[in-house]
Amino acid sequence: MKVALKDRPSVDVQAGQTVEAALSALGVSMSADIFAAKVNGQVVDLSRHLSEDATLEPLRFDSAEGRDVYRHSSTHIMAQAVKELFPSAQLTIGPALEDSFFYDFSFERTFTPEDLEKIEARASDIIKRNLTITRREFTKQEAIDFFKSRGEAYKIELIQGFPDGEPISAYMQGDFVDLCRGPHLPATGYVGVFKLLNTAGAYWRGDERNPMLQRIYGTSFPTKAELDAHLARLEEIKRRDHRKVGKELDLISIQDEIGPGLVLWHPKGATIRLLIENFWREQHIKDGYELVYSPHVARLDLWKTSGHVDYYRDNMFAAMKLEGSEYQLKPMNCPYHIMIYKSHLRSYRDLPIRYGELGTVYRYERTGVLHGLLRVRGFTQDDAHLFCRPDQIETEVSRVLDFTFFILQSFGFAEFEVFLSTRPKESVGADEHWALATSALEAALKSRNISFHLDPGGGAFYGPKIDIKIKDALGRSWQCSTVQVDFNNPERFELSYIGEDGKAHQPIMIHRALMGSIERFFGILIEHYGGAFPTWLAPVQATVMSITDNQRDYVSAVVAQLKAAGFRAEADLRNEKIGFKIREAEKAKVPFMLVAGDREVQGGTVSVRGRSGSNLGSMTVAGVLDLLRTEITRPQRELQHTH
RNA sequence: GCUGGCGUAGCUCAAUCGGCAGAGCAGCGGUUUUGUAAACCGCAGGUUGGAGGUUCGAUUCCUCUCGCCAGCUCCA
Repeated sequence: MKVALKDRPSVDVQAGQTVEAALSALGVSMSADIFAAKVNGQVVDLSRHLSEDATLEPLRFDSAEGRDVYRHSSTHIMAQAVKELFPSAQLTIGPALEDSFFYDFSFERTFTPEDLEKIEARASDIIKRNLTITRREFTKQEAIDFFKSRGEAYKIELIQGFPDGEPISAYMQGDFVDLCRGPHLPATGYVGVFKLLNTAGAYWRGDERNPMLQRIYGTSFPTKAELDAHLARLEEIKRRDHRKVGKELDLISIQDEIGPGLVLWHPKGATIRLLIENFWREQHIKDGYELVYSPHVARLDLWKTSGHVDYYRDNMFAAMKLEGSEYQLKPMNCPYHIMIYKSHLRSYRDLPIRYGELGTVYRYERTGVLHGLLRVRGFTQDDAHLFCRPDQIETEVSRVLDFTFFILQSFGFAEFEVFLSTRPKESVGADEHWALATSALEAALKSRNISFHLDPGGGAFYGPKIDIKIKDALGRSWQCSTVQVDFNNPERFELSYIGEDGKAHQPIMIHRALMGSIERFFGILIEHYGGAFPTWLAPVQATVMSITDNQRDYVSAVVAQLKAAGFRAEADLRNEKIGFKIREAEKAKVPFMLVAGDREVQGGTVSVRGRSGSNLGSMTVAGVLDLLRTEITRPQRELQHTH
């Protein structure tokens, strides 16, 4: 039997050897940092016996697959600790997550913080015991009998859902056994440091009709330093939380008296929003969009025609009755844009038509899902609807992609993940429509050399879509942008244009949002920058501060000059020490602090201090204006289409 | 909506077993005229989220309700 490492010559070993032995034979030194392997692309235990030629790849904590094995064994250790301490707890499922893991238990009472301490201590003890982890295979009936004897009802339910005739595996360490596909670490001692994070309720199999289980989250790392780095990152996420920063910087508030999920934009938040919106409008007009406005309510009939009453009612505010007819607060903008399209006869020469609107919509979201600015009940979409001929889809989508990346990059996002979602089970429309639209989306992605993931069946019920996720400064992904092809609404509203042949044809609609919702995007921006907005977005770009009352007139004059040049500047003339004024400006994340004492008045300069302490020396007001002008043009904010 | 936790001054947080609601910051008044992240003194600030109950007495215990937080489900 031949085994080999990737891209390396193969070596002969005896059939039936373990993966571990094969790796040793290949000259891999089997230290404790190697704890699993990939065999012909499949992740397996080191103790797995090889029966055919194989390409091997040792797995360590440095790969996503390796971490997955490591965390999976960690959650088994946690489950063992729970079972040892609370034998009546029932096992359910416990997967690894990206940098943590959880296990769901069914237990007669809730776990207390004291319980968690005990569980954590017991888990560390299990790690110390260094129990060998072994795999065992059962037939389906054996597995059912086995878990029945251990009283694990949820496991039996899981097994009963598995296909007949295939072996079912379980992993054991000491007295603990869990139904599990694996693979796992060779022994519990391979886990370095182990920490429980928090608990939460979770439905059995994620279905809210099922009983609520108790989920315990934890994480594990090879070393304490790595755990500490991870915990520091969690702290940083907390520090940047937009709800906290939004309050500290006096940007927004959400108040009981007004209602959950309804946002008040305070002057500083509103300043940033205005800058975002102005930029958005300017760029849309440049890129061939026409901007429109639409009302916040419409007759319910409109929403019946659009299908929202049938497909979206759960997310809509209740309709209101007025003069005998019903009106609906808008959950989306599309029907209005459609009605603008329909307001007169269209020629094929008019297409594509691009209507854009910063349209405020209201959606009923269940109380439990509301979350700061990221999930609200009233929000403004940066919406647009493109009406085009079938042969224009690809070009239009390509243009939208260019435009989207350009807008997102302008706000400082550099990394993206793109998903192409295809026809879901429940959907409307002819197959050839779906095929045409899907291939147009794919062609557009390929024409821009954009690598993407396929999300089969993830499309909207009316058409396929491209979703773009942005990565923020902390490496978290957020979905904002979406581009969706729609042939359902043109049909529902009987849209048409007159073609070259003089006959009526149906246009295709493309829905797209770039930031998604201004509220949500703003929340993400706050966290991305930790409140320290780039100069072009900062609500106050410079604070000019006096050392004593002597410089009052001078400072006021400098502020006036900055304002006249179009910058957002404020004076701090208070009777306070300069250290105090600097501290306040730092806390407010003002990009530039301009200090003027008698020396600066003499020389007609200001002493320039950058945010977070950098000393930029003395400058004339003209010098400061140059500096600010340079600052606000970064990053480059001009779009160039690549075709 | 569901499970669990939490609501005390504008903000961040105290208050032993049910026994007179308190501190720092912010605010206001004064003193200080100050050189790169917090000067000093004083004053004021509360129906303890709301309603009901138990009790001589409730921030504290109970019921209901509103909201927030961690998740689940859902999603821009």
